[in-house]
Amino acid sequence: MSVAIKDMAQSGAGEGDRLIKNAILIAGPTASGKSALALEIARRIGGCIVNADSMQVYSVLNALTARPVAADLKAAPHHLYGHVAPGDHYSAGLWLADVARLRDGGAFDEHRPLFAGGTGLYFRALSDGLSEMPDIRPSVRGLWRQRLAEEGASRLHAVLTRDDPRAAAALRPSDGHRIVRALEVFHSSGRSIVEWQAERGRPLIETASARRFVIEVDRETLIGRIDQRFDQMLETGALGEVETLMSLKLDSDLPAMKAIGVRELQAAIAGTVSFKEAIERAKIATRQYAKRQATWFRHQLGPEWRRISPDGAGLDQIAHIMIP
RNA sequence: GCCCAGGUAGCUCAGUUGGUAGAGCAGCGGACUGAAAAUCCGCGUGUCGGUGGUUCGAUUCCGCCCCUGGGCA
Repeated sequence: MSVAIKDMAQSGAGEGDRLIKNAILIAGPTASGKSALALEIARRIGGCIVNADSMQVYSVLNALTARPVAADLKAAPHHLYGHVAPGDHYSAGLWLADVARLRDGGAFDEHRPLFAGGTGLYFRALSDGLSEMPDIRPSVRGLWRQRLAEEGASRLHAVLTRDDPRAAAALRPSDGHRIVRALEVFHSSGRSIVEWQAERGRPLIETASARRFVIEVDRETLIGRIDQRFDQMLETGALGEVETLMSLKLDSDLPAMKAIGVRELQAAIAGTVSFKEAIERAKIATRQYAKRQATWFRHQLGPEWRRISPDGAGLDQIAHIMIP
């Protein structure tokens, strides 16, 4: 996490920065087939694919995050896949900075960008920008996270009520993550996160020329696909990836360690639960995640996002409907 | 065939000294500005296995039947 990257994250699309034109955004819940669709369209229009998924950025997690395979990578240029070490702390801000860097490097001049992924916040950051935020020193961040672990969310909420009542009023006393975020912003800048957020960020894409799609798959179908895909992950080496992570002895608080399946398979490897049980738990966790995604897309994405329901149509047909 | 223990929410189970029942998990709905595969909030009617009986009243007590474990033959 270098200073230069941080600065770019803060400035978002800065003064002379160009907006990304003709971007295609494809959001969808996990296992909805968005990657395959993006690849089909990229092939057709000579585009490149940019990852918009918070977990597919981490190396090691190839099978476990269903990252594009070698043949896919050969079919079209792919960006921001597996470029972060699992011991690093990635974030929406860093992702936005990475996208800006791709743009500045000319990655989108030859190839029209297709952003594909399941992380709603990343799509929002791309479309609306993120508010400028202060740099948080690791020591400050570490302090509040530690206090959260030791004292619990409601105690920290009381601290926030004292330090930054406006932020506290907007947060539930149980929402530890957001409370810590508000505290670290306040203690790094002396200014309320509410004030920082009031200044809206600038988008990175040109919204007028962008095309945005959300894939909606009916629940039954999606559950079937999730189960099938997790079995596939196991067949393609998910277990070995978890063993690799374990050998790195990383902090279990790191984002990469929170990828669905890591905790579950770890428990099975350790012998705490059976593999059968672990696999079932991971599938359930994936379904629950897909549900959260669907809720997010349903309510957070506006009418500029076109809803696409595959309904048994072939990739080819859907791609044609989307980009004639 | 006999004896014992069970049969209560999708699952695992608690409970009602007789006044028609509640937890965990699952599921469903929701929130969401740098950890977002994160974090957080809300939602509990189910012939209490069936059928007769006792009772003002039975899921609870009694009889019979069915089912599932375990034991003895």
